[in-house]
Amino acid sequence: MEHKLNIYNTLSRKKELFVPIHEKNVGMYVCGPTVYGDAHLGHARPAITFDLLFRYLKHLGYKVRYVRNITDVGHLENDADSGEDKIAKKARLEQLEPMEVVQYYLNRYQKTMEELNVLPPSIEPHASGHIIEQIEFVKKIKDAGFAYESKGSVYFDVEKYNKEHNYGKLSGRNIDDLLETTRELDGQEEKRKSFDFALWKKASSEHIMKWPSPWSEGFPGWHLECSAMGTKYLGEEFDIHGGGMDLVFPHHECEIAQSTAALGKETVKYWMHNNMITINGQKMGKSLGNFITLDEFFEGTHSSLEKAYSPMTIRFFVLQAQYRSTVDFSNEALQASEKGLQRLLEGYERLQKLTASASSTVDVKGLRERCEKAMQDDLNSPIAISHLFDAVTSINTISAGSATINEEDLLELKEVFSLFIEDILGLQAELETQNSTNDAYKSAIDLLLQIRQDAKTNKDWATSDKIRNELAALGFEIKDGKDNVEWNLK
RNA sequence: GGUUCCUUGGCCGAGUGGCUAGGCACCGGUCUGCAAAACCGUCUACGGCGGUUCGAAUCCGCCAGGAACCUCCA
Repeated sequence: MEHKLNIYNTLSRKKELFVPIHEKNVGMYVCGPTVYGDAHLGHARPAITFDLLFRYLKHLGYKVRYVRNITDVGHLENDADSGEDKIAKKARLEQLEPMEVVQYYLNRYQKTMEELNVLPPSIEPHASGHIIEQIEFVKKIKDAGFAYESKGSVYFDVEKYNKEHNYGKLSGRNIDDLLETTRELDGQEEKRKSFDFALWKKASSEHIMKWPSPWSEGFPGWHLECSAMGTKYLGEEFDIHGGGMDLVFPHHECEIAQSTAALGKETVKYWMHNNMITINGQKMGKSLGNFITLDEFFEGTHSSLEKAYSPMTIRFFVLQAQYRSTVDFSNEALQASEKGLQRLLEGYERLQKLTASASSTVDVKGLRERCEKAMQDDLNSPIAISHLFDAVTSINTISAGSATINEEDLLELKEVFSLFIEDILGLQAELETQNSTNDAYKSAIDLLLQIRQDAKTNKDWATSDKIRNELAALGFEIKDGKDNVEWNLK
């Protein structure tokens, strides 16, 4: 596979050339959502970032198995009185079966992802469907001597692990600091050290979601699902593990410890983390209560929103920043993205209508290469987009008649645009329903515009302006070109 | 308190030693019957103070401000 894709590896803290373990296949695991609420803007970041990677790897010719889990069990809540998990708590509040809550929010999540044009992963495994695998994983860690049982629960022995391996290698922490900074948690007294983490928790009698195990009737620990499902579907060694930066510690650090303890080797080659989306400079998050759900963006129904923003605007907004930078939400920034996206997509549309000339006065050569280079530099989508904008200017110039393009260049430009805008960046014009009603409606508008054109020819400005203004009032945008008219419904 | 990171023009956002992206907004011009759209142009920044260097937004130090993680979190 001939390419120079470099990705930033959190493990080494530098960009590394991507060399897959197997020549033609890539295994990629990304931490998915905990389905106990609607997805917010923050959830769009990893989904879009790793969708971009998924698409780009496929473009490079790899066969990619992309696993994104659904967390539907096992995440303890710190403020819950008895270590109740989030799904169970939500279920009790809404008088629903836990699985009903999961299904409800999962359906909504998947619909939202589809709207954002995020490709479905190859496998979306549920934590609750892999309890057996998780129990087996605990057994392996225990057999290797890195876990101990205490009152029906099983904990990971961090101190022992750290003697043979490096606990903290991903997050840059050291075990002594952790001793001083780890907070009080439920069941602390059962653990040997405060930084030990649960692999299996014994459930209290009122706990709803629990399963039998050799140690107790209980539920798997915080970090186990990803280790168990990742290795089940991608093997004991796989290429890429992604997620939000807020998962580096403890989640991913613990995953590394678990997998290394159980399997005796490094499981993941490249760790990738997207940065946070902020609102007023602070992380948008569930616990802070400062989140805006994606549906609220699409509908414009949140009080912080001046208007609705389409899924493609959100996608473009996310892609206009490199994934390792924070992105601050603001209406101003979103509106800038909205207009920028419009410019890009209109350029793409105009490109389809261009006619070739004998020679080119625009420079098309190198565009593909520049875009590829940007993507290969740790998925620098903002740079790739900036190159496409440069090309849009050329397209508009040709469209206005003050530049020309030859057959060969036109073909190349069309190919590059289709490849980057649609296949790689996953941007697409808002879906137009293709049916006879739609065709008839379009013809009717064209007819009106033809009448307006005739009026203009006769210098009947009253009639031509009336048509333009009335259409504008209905939400149509009319753009006069040199010898054609474009229109769209806003 | 510990660890890590950030600070770019009106706004967003790239850029890791010289060639100073891109988008949005603003202003001026071209085009247009007038607009809109499009095109051209203007404005041209790197938190502060030192240092390294022929040369720093880019490297080093200090200071200021902010963030993430240390608890579930994308």
